[in-house]
Amino acid sequence: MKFSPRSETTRQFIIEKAAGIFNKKGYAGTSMSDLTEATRLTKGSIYGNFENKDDVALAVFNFNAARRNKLIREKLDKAVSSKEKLMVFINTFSQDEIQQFPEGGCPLLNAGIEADDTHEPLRKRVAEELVDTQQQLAAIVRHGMQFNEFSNTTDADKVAINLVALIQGGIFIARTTQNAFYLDTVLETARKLIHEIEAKPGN
Amino acid sequence: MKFSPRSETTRQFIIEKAAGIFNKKGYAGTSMSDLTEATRLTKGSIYGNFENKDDVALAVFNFNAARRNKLIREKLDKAVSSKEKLMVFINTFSQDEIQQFPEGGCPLLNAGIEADDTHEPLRKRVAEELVDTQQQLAAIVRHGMQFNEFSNTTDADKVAINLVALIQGGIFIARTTQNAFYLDTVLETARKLIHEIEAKPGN
DNA sequence: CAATTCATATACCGATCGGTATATTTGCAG
DNA sequence: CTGCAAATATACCGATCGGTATATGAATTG
Repeated sequence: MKFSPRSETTRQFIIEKAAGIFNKKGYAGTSMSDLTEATRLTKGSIYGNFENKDDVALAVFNFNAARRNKLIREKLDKAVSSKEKLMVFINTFSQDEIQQFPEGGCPLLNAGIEADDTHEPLRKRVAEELVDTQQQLAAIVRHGMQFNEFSNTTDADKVAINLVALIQGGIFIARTTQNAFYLDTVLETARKLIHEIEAKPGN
Repeated sequence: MKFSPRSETTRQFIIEKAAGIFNKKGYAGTSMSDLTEATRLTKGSIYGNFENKDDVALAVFNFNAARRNKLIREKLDKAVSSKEKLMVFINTFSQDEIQQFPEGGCPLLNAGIEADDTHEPLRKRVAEELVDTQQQLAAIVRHGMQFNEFSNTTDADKVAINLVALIQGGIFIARTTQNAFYLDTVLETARKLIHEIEAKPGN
């Protein structure tokens, strides 16, 4: 027999309270007691709305990823040109905006690193989000190539991969060293990378 | 009263057996029973050689980091020019060489991401290793600038930071997606980054 | 109001957690 | 071979783990 949550609103409430906890302490490091404390609910209530700990973890990751996607999408929608869109994407990770992420840093990075050897379903979900992000960026680059914003010799996928790697690597270093300078440096390089693929006038 | 291990060789034996386990399953995800299974020793023996779980985790990280450093240093020593040294560093993370890392991927990445919100002593140790790597690379760049291998307008620290971020980000994406192509792409970009700072002849 | 449904709280389960006091074994010195 | 020291094994601790059966309370319906 399959599981169905007693209350969708309570389920959502738990997810929101658990979002920062899982992102900070990780899957193995978070206990169901952590969640009862944070929600002021009891185990009975939580297990009435989730099948098990795995179910909570997946739901929380989906919530965190959706929040990240919404944040990015809203900013992208405001930008007009392809170059602007890429710049706006990069700025999403700058000091004054990354705070809108759930506590504990980028959920893709946190969940991916923990899950890659321990939690195959979560690993696959994170991989989906990573690939999706890369493809979104590549699509923006290709769109810019069509409209002669970017050089027609640009490898859109390669640029997108480099952007994602640079930023994730920068987040990792900045968080681990607790020094934002590393992230700033990397974001600046990412911006330069965009400048370099701009179509030169007169070509 | 302070702790001292009963047998330094047994302590080392435990560290070696635990190296891959901690790197794969993380600190919170690894239990002392995992270690008794892997070593075929008992808890009594392990706790005779380590103060507590934290002590094991720190020692294991130091072991993994030392192994990584030795691997890198040996390759760097064989290279002559500064450019060669940077290329050799990058190649350390290529498909056919990264397997010499402990199972589970880069220990700096794994330990750093888990520790940044949960384990301050470990976080600090990882930060030390990250900064050290960055500074080693920056020193190589500066050395190359002195000998006119690299343009004298190069920002050595910036180049080093970008290299580390690119590579760590690439490792993250490749491992989470289980697709080595992402790492290959990023390493190629890293190589191009080195080419671009080469001193142009006739300057 | 009573009956029923739905959701949360209580109380508990066996298993495993990190850790320790002590018994046993091993290896070496005399 | 004996005696001692060093190191490992045994047996156990209280606490916490993820999880569940059931009791209690709050709405909703007739």
